[in-house]
Amino acid sequence: MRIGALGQATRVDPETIRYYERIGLLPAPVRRANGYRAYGPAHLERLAFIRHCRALDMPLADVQRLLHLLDHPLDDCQDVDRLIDTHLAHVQGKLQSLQALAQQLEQLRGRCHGQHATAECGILHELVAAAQGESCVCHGNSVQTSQKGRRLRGACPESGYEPE
Amino acid sequence: MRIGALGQATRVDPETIRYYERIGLLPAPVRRANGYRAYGPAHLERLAFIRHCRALDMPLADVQRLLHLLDHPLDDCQDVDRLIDTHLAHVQGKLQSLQALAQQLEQLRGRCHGQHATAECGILHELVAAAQGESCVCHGNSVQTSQKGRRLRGACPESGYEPE
DNA sequence: AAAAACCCTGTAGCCACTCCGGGGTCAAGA
DNA sequence: TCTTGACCCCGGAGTGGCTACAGGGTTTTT
Ligand SMILES: [Zn+2]
Ligand SMILES: [Zn+2]
Ligand SMILES: [Zn+2]
Ligand SMILES: [Zn+2]
Repeated sequence: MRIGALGQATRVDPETIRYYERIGLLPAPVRRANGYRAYGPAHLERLAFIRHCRALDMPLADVQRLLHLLDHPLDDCQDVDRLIDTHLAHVQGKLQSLQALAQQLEQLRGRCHGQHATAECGILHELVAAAQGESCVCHGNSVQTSQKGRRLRGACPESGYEPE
Repeated sequence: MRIGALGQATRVDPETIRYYERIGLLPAPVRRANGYRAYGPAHLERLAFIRHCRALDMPLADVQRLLHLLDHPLDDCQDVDRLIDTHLAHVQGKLQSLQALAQQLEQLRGRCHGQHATAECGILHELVAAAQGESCVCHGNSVQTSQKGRRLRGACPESGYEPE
C-alpha cells in the first residue's frame, strides 16, 4: 500500500501522513526499490486511531502518549484516565467560553439593521463603547480609557495621531 | 506613556503591542530621545478596541478591516455586517462541533472506572474500536479497516511491524 | 510517446503570539 | 559612587498542526 492509498483509506492528506512520520507519530515504513513508502495494515489502523483522537481534538502529544500506552498493555491505565479527564476539562472550558462568545456576538449583530454609513453603525458604536469599558463582559471593568468623546481617532495619514 | 504603562492599562503584554505595530495593526508611535515609544490616548483606545475584538475571537485581519472602516466613517456599513455575520457563523459552527465533542468525550470517559492494565481499559478499547469504524460518529462509516482482531499492533521495537 | 498522476525531499508559510539573547537607559538604594 | 533592578530596544526563533510549494523522479493512463 502506497501513501496515496493509505491517505484515501483514512481520508488523510499524504502530506499529513509524512508529517506524522517526521514528528515520530507514525513509524517509518519500509521503502520499495524506488524509494516509495510501503505501508501495511498496522499503519492503517494506527493512522485511523490517530485521526480519531484528532477528531476528539486531542493534541498530538496526547495521542503520542495514548499510542505508547497501547504499546505497553501492562501499564496502569490511570494515565489514560488522567489524560482524558484533563482533555475533557479543557474542552468543557472552551465550550463555556465559546457559548458566552456566541451570545455576545449575536447581541452585537442585533445592533445593526439595514445599511447606513459606518459612522452611525450600531455595531461599530457598540464595539468602541465596549472597548472603553462600559457594559463590557469580556474585559474587566478596569479598562476605562477616556471619559468623554468616545470616538476612536483614526490611524490614516490624514487623521492626526498626536502622542503622549 | 511608555509601552509598559500602555500594557498595564490595557492588560496587554508589551511584546504583543510591539507585534501589533510590526504587522501594521497599531500605528507606530513617536519615539523619545532614548528611542522609547511614546504613546498617547489614541493608541490606548485603539489597542483596547483591538483587544475587545480579539476577546470576541475575531482574527486580526478582521480587526484590521474594522479599524479601517472606523477610519472611514462615510463607507457603507454593509461590510461591517457581513464581517460580523461571517464571524458569528464561524463561531456557531465551532460551538456545535465542540458540543458534540464534549458529549463524545464524556461518553468515552464513562468507559473506565477504577484502575486496571491498559490492555483492559475501556477507554482505549473504545478508541481503537471507534477508529476502526464501528459506532464512530466523528469519521464517516467508510473507514472500516480490519474485520477481526481489532487490536493495534504496537510501534515499539519489540512489537513487529511488517509492511506490504 | 506523451500526458497525467503519483511519489520523493526539503523548505517555507499560516496564526497570534511568546520567548530568548544581547544589548542600552534610568531611578533608587548601599 | 557603584550596583542592583526595572524598564526598554531589536532581531530571530519557536509553538501546533498542518498546508503549499519547488524541483526533481516514477508509474500509469491515454
Ligand atoms: Zn472516528
Ligand atoms: Zn451598521
Ligand atoms: Zn471587552
Ligand atoms: Zn481504564
